[in-house]
Amino acid sequence: MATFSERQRQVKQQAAQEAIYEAALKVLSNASSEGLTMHDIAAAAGIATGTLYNYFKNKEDLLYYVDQRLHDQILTEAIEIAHSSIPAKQRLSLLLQEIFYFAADHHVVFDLAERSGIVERIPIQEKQELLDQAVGVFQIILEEGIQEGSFRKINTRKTSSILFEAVIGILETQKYIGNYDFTRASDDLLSLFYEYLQPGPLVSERN
Amino acid sequence: MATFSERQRQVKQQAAQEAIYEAALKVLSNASSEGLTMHDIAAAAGIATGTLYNYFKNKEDLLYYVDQRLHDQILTEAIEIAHSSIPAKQRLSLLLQEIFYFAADHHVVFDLAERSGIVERIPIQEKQELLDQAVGVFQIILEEGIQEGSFRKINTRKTSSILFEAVIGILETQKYIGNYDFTRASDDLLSLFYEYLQPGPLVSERN
Amino acid sequence: MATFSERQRQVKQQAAQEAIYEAALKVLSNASSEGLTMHDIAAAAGIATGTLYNYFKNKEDLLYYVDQRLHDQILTEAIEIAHSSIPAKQRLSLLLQEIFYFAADHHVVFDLAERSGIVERIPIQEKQELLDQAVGVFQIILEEGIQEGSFRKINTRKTSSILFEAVIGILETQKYIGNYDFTRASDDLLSLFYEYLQPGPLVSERN
Amino acid sequence: MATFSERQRQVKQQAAQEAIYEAALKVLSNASSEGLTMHDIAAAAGIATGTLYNYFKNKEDLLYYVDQRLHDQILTEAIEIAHSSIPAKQRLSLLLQEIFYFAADHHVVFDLAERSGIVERIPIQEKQELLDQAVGVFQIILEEGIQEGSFRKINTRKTSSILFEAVIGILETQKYIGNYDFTRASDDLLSLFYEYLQPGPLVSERN
DNA sequence: AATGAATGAGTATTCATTCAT
DNA sequence: TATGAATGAATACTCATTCAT
Repeated sequence: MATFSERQRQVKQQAAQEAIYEAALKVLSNASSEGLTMHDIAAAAGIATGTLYNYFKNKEDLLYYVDQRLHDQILTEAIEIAHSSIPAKQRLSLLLQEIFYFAADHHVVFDLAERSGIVERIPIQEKQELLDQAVGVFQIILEEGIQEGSFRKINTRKTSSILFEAVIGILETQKYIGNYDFTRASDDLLSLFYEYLQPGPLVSERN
Repeated sequence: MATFSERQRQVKQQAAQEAIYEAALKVLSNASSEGLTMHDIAAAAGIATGTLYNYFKNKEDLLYYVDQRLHDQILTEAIEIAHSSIPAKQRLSLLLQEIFYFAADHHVVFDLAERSGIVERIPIQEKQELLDQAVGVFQIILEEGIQEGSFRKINTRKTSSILFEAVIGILETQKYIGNYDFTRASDDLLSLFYEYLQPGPLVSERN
Repeated sequence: MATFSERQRQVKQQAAQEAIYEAALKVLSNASSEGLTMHDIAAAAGIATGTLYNYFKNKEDLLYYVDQRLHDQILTEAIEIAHSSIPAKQRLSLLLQEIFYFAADHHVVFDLAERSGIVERIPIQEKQELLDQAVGVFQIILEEGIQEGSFRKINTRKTSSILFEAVIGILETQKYIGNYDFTRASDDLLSLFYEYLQPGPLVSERN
Repeated sequence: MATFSERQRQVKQQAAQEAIYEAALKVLSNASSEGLTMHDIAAAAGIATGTLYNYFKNKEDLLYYVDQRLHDQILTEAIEIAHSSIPAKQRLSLLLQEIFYFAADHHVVFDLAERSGIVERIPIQEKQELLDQAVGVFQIILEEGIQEGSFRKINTRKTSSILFEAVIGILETQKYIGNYDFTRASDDLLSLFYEYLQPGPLVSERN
């Protein structure tokens, strides 16, 4: 008997959390580095401040949830691309595009944890796993590219790590500058790695 | 006549600023992302809160100064390495070592500006110039490596950019994890780029 | 439907502002020229400091409101007297009594703006208008007194100005002394002006 | 023996106090209602902050001194005018001119005590005496005017009080407005009192 | 469950006063 | 005596969190 209303409750709960998540993202996008107040989030979600506390124990929990959701979202999209059935080179290009688009929309995604001070509350394992998954996405593409014959046989763990870190570095530097047009950086990154990954001897290019 | 006491004053001024700088670094290292209060900085420097304001107009100015000093310090050391007369490969290795050591000591170095909210007050030109200088350090080494014959002729602008961004990405990910042992990431980065840069045809390696 | 709760809210809002207004007056009366702190006002109103900011954007706004309310209150009472249907001489006497009673209760009324430093934020027009209204109250009485035949035909603009300024001067000097018994000063003022205003030739009196 | 150096000390003391007085006036003229800091006064006097405390026990004492000096200055000038040998009407006019000029130069003169919070420390007797002296200046002129035959025989105590209070009121209202051109108010005041004081029957004038 | 007013701890900054040089 | 750096109490304002309705 209780099951039905229980489910109803859960559905409502999730709907509310979803709305709060969207609201938080909206506020995070507008606000510069300051001003992520509970009041603003509530207002953006169209609810009262106190209501937030029916869905999240405190601000930290809320931000943790937002952080998770953001990571889930980008990871899900990335994994989808990684498993799509297009040639590896194009898949790599598509993946970067996706990441950079996402970052342009949600500047905050890659440092919300740090900026909001919740980074220390997340268990290391969880953080490590997140990174592993992210690197894994690149690794899948590299491995399939090798199988396809599009890439030569390199150490995919190492290469995907560096690739991932270069992506993070690009995001950081562009964020520092305040410029979210990643075109050039993305092109540079791809061309360097295509060159590195191409089968056959390397041909020196001009500056 | 006034010159002497004037100098004395300046010396004291600089000594005090130095002490405050050190104190701010200490606090920044310990404190989680919260707690970078003027009170804490003053306490760490062993002075009263009000005294801070004899040396810095306000908190923003103080943090800006710390940010500048950090960048100056690491850049100066990097440039010195870049211009040293050792083989390019070793120079690159040394440079990474230096950067990672520095980051291990001063976790905050590459995102103080953002975390403290002063990033928007720094003129874009200044930020761009800083990045250009940082990339330039790598570029110098790459160019001299090519002249030496240690590296093949690659596009040094592009390559140094990616190298720099990978370094930033490594710093970010390790900071996220809370691990400041950069050994493995550094080795991976170097081995990939050595391979990429080595003259002659690439030889595929095993995973 | 929303109208009801909306009204309720407004009523509460006004009640709170009223309470804060009273508290501010209380503090202003007790406190020496120092100590007009938000904390004190809140304490006097029996609320927390932060609550003040639910009703007034900042200290300046609060004091501006108090200033306005005081002026409104005394002006309203003064205008009422000015329009009452008693003989002009008695009306004048009553008006002075009212003003001096009010000042005895609210020492601060005529220089809150200055003491609190908000005087510069009030537009000159507004200040000029306030003075004009105040002088106008006297002028009405003088004019009707002339029509009644109680006063001779003098320049009412000039006379009401001087009358008003003498009142202000009395308030200031008594406040300076710290004595809020205005009886004698009021009597002196009235007797001088009655003499000045009386129809027919002046008769010299003894010292 | 000690007498000489003792005198020297006193002379120096007075010179320093004089310089500080001038400096305080300078600062008070510039500064709006806020910002009368010991540091600013010291700077304006060309000495160090700490040096102020060799001449005044604390800020309150310093302001008290400034207040006294200002009153002395204007009173001295007023008394001089009161005793000058020109016709009473002209003397009265000259006195007002002097007071208003002085006020235009030193806006602060008539409310420094209140604004600075020292008003409560001044003994009532002292304050009463100051007022009596001020009123006395007017009274002298009125009495001599009567003797001269320029004024009719009015109650000089009462009349000089009201005259004085009207002057204070004019100073207050003009200060409130922020306008230090007292010409019109002064003319109005004089014409009203000349009319009041003139021997012979009053003649009604037009508005 | 939802509301939003109330709370009060926390923070940057100012400035009178002191005191070692 | 003069200096001016150091002190630290004081104060306006913010915002996460609570709780009566």
